[in-house]
Amino acid sequence: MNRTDTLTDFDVEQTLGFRIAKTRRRLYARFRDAFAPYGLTPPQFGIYARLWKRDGVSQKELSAWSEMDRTTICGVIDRLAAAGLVERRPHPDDRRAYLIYLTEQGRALQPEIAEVARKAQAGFTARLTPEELGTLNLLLDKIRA
Amino acid sequence: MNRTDTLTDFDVEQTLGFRIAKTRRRLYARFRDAFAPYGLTPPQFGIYARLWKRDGVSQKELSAWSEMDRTTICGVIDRLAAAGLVERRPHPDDRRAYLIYLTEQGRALQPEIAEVARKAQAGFTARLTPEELGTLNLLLDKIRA
DNA sequence: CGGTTATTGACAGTATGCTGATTATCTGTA
DNA sequence: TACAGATAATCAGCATACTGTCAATAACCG
Repeated sequence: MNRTDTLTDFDVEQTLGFRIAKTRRRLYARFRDAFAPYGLTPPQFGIYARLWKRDGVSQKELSAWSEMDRTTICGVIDRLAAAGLVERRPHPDDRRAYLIYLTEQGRALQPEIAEVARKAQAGFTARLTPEELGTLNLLLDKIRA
Repeated sequence: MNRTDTLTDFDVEQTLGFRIAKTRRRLYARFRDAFAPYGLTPPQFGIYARLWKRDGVSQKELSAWSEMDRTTICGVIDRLAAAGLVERRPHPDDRRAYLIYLTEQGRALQPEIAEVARKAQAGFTARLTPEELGTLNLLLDKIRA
C-alpha cells in the first residue's frame, strides 16, 4: 500500500500554488527573523511601512489596500499601537471610524527598519539577476491585474 | 500631519515581498473557496495531495517536504484524519512515530479533488500565457534553489 | 423627519504557523 | 548493559487570517 499508483497523475509539486506557498513561506521566515529584534512581524511591518507613505487612514482603507480582512487589521493595529509605533485618533467626520497615525517613535524608527527590509529583500533575491527580478515582479503584477 | 514627507523613500508596494504576499493571499482565497464544499483548507489540500504520490510517510517527512513546522503538520493531520481522508498507523520500526496513509475514502475522492484544483489554478493563471506561466514557475524555483 | 439599510470597528470561534517545553522512545557509547 | 543525548510527536501560548455576529453610527429614502 506504499505506492498509490492507481491515482490520477496530479503532481502538486508542479503547481503554481505549491511554488507560491513555499516561496512565501521562505520570504516570511526571512523577514520574521530580520524584524524579530524589533518585535515586529511581517504583517505588522507591511501595515507600518504603508503608513510611511501617508498616514491618517482608516482601518477600512488599510484593509482594502492590504487585502487583509478587517478583523485581521484590527488585531495588527492593536499590536502596532501596543508597541508604540502607531496610534488611533478619532475620525473627524465619522464617529464610527478611527484614523491611524504614526507616533513620533514610529516615525523615528523608520530609516532603521527600512534598511533592515532592504537588506532582507536583497538577501532573498540574491540568486536572481536584476533583469530576472524585474520579470518576476512584472509577472506577479500581471497575474493579479 | 497627513503627509509623512520627511521619511526616506521606501515604497513597500514596489517590493517583492509585497507582491508575493498579495499573490499568495489571492491564490489562497481562490483555493479556499474551491475546496470549501469538501471542508478542506489549502494547507490540508497540500498535504493530502502530497500523499497521492506516495503515502506511508511520517509527519517529520511531511514537515520537511512542505517546510511547515512539525507542530503545524500535527494539527493538519489531526483534521485530515477527523475528516476521514487519512489515518495514522504505527511506524513498524519506531514506536515514537506514525506513518500517514490515505484511507479508502481519501483515495476515492482524489480524482474529484484533483479536478477542482486544476480548475482553480487554471482560473488563477488565466491572465498569463503558457510561456509566461512557465517563466514564472522557473523564476520561483530559481529564487528558492 | 423617521425608519430601513449599509458601514465601521470589535469580539467569538476556528485554522494555520511559529517557539518552546514535555513525553516517550531510540541511539551511541562507556 | 546503563545512561546521556538525540529525536518524533504532542501540547501550551501567541500572532495571523478567516467567517459570522454585534453595537454604534452613517447614509439613504419615502
